[in-house]
Amino acid sequence: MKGTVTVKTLAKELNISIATVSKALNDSYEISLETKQKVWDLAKKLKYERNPSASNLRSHKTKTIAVIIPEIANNFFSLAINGIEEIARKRDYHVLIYQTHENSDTEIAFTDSLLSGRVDGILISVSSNTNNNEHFKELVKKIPVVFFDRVFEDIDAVKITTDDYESAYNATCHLIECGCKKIAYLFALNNLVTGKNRFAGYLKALEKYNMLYTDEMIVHYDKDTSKNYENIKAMVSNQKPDAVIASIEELALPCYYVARELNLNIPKDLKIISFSNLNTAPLLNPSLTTIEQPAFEIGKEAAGILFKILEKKYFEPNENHILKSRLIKRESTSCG
Amino acid sequence: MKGTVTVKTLAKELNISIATVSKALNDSYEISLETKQKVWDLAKKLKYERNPSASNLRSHKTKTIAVIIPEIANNFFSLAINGIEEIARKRDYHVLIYQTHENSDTEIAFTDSLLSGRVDGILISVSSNTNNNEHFKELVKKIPVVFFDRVFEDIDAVKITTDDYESAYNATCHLIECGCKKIAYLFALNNLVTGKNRFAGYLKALEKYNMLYTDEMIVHYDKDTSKNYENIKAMVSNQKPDAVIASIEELALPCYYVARELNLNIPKDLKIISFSNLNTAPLLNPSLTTIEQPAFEIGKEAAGILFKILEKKYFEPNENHILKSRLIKRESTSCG
DNA sequence: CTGTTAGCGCATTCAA
DNA sequence: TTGAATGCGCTAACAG
Repeated sequence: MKGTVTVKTLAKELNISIATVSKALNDSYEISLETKQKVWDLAKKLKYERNPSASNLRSHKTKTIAVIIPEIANNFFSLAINGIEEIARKRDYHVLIYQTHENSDTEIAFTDSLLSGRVDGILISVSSNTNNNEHFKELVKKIPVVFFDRVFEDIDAVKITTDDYESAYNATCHLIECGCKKIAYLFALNNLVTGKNRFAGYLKALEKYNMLYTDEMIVHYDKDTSKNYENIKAMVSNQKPDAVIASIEELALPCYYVARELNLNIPKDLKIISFSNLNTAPLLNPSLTTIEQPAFEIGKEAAGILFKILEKKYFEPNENHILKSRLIKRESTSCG
Repeated sequence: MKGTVTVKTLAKELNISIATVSKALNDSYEISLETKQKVWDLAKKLKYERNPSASNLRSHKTKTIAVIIPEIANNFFSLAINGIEEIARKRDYHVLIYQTHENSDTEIAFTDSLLSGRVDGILISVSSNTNNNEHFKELVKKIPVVFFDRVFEDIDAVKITTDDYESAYNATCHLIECGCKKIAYLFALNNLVTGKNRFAGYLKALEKYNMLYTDEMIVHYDKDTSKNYENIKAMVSNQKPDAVIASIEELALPCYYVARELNLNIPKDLKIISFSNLNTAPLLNPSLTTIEQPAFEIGKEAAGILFKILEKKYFEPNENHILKSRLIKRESTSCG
């Protein structure tokens, strides 16, 4: 690696010691401004770049965080990463990305590999197939972690989530107030707080209005996409709901197709409201009302708090930050 | 950092030398299977994780690549990252993400910072505002780089692109064969090969059919979103085209709104074809035909080639790999 | 096959 | 305010 400019190069050139150069580069109070300036100037001139590995090895600070998410090619997560990256950049931090594809073994492999000091902290949105949180309980003891969106209830770490309960409740109320008599529910993420809360909000609204409710009105998410279609079709055919709430977008789509195939007019015969995070909302079929999470803001919030923790400026380990989502009513769904 | 298990820990425990442990962990041929097994077993038992900084410092291999893209929250790029991450994972590589937000200064800052040995290689899709490629010419001399999607013509590096020329040509021919007489063009990415090729394909098709063409039928992309809307509106009002080709999706949307505002029926009065990469295609207004790039495959291809280069198994430095995109005709646009 | 030795580049004592 | 010395954890020569 000859030709590489290191602290040694700078020191030799300026006839000062390596230690002085190192301190000057780190803007230490021990060094005179004059010396610092000389070092900075030369560093710039020679395009010196601090070797991160050496620096990390010595200081145990990597200036890197990891983001573990189920999927990147998903509008919610890509927006969240956008927010995370933006905050990280401001602090000159680097961002590593890992996608689990909803596989909890992969998730465990990632977190294990991150224990070796590759990163200073981790942001995680857990895989929906992870039903064992023991692993995370160990993890949070060893390295700063902030959970976002997909979180576990009983883990001793900061969590950033959305108002799932309230938004599901509001959406359901909205439908009822529009005159809907039978509102079905497409259930997903059932082992995550998110999924549970959404369902609870839906139930609460039905309860408030004394609405009909049977288990037959619920369709549970299946990993096998074609089964979702079949299950929804069966439910809609048999139960004939006049509205549906989809707890994730992947269930809204087959529902939409089912309605088409059964010649149901949307939204006249069947209103669909879906939790969603498309940035293509304006292009969506206007009959689909969506509940949009503030993905970008969640990313920023999560990263912001992680950095506070890293800087030892955060003192409420267990706090749960809940951001508000928005009910986007598209023209032909507004019932007014 | 007491309690951290290092090669030293393992060596002491097994009463062998540090070097032997290190070699065993790296599965060196110099070490007997018996010794290796002992080391591996203990490593597993003690949950030893190699310190990446120390390893990098010594070996100059980071097992990390960087991806520099304009924007993450964009379906094309998020799909591409998906492909990249998938390939990287297979090789136990880590992936750093940087988004330039189309700012070429940011882009330069990123590439500079990556010269310090933080990564083994870089995948770049350049910012559309970068009109100076000198910087990249220097970069590719210092570190393996593969360009994808947004590339420069005259850089000595592998490039992965799509068949922009052909797909624009085909799309335009399709419109002409449908009976369109006046096809406008919404021009973007004009200082990138991608943008140039798309436009060239469009022109070629017009030429082939001896179609009308004037500069007034072209609208150029403006960073100011509201101006795009105004410009498209002016063009459509004055020129009254019966079809429009949008070279990027961000121009298809305002065009769609303009058509609406001018009470033009889509696709009867105005057909719109857009280069696009939404995974929500099925939900799109069915009047919008799209030309979809194989984003995921591009990511995989780019990463695959970068790894070949890193493994010294790639010998065609300048090669340009062109993947095929698909013209997706939605029901109400098919002119048959 | 195994061990000894010597750094990779940097940050941190401590002494001057 | 500066510098000499030490070692972070690991790998690579080289010798045994």
